[in-house]
Amino acid sequence: MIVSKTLDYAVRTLTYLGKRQSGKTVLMKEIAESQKIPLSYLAKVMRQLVKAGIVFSEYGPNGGYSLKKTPSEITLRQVYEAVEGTLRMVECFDVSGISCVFTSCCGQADVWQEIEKKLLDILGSITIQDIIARECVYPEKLLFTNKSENKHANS
Amino acid sequence: MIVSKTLDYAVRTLTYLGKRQSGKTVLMKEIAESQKIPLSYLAKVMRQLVKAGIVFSEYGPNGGYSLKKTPSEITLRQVYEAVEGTLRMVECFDVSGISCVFTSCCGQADVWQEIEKKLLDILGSITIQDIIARECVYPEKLLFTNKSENKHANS
DNA sequence: TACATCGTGGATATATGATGTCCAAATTAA
DNA sequence: TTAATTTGGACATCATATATCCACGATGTA
Repeated sequence: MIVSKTLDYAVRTLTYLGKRQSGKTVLMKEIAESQKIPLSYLAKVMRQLVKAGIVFSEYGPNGGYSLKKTPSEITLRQVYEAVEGTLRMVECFDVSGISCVFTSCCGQADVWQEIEKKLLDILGSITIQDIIARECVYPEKLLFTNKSENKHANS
Repeated sequence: MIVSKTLDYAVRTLTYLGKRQSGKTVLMKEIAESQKIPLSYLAKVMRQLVKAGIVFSEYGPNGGYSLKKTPSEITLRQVYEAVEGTLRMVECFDVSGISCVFTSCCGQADVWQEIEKKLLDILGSITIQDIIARECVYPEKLLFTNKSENKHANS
């Protein structure tokens, strides 16, 4: 039940793009360097965000990425689903349907499904704008005074 | 953000013990067979539940396990923490303290911490008794009519 | 057209943690 | 003492998250 590095990368990227909201595209390289994300891995994450319709991408010189929606229209739930797929706390709710010996008489199933629903509602109620609003005003300045490694998210 | 097999095993074991609540201990072997849990793995899970003070164990002949609390006193949060440790959605809140380049100016940290708190509250509000109450009355009968494999929880 | 720029897609490696196994030691009843 | 049972730890295995690489596709510019 933890936030993967991938999700952390996605959220930070969207936050970064959100603050740049000037219509111009941003290079993947710039995102990777500013957010300390391995470039070749970020490429994969960006593809997922593009496919999910959250960011816009453009090929060639002057290409790059920009948000396709406003920061307040992008919820954590959308971001989660873009990079991790549908949130499913237990396997017995997956597309294959009932798949457990105990499902026909399982007291856990409903309980986890309700928790899952509540969690989805929470994730759906928080937007990238909310996160931007919580960031401090002079990120660059503070960033340069902190020399520690990037160990933000869990694996 | 999924329920591990270990957690599933723990919950099902506690549910099973809860329904047997007659003061008598239950053999690990019986739990393992009835719940389709690998015996040698269950041994590990039981140790964690004992250590957490949720179940009582007794050595030797006529030994086995029984609940140390009533089913309504055991919350999912307690069970989660017994087998998975403290729930922590992002690493930057762990005992090592601030450990991320962005922490000093991170908009995500507070957000995830709030979500974590809400999730803990939800887990703390659900008890083993709630799960027992949702199980059907004749589990054995239904169990034998279902020949599929046990694929209940995620990995 | 030719070329440089930059994202796309897929194959593949690596690391980490969850899951599972095994065996000897500790404890207790009879 | 002997058998039954849990305990503890070392070890093996497997799945998945994370990361890397390279050739290809698309686009702007000359």
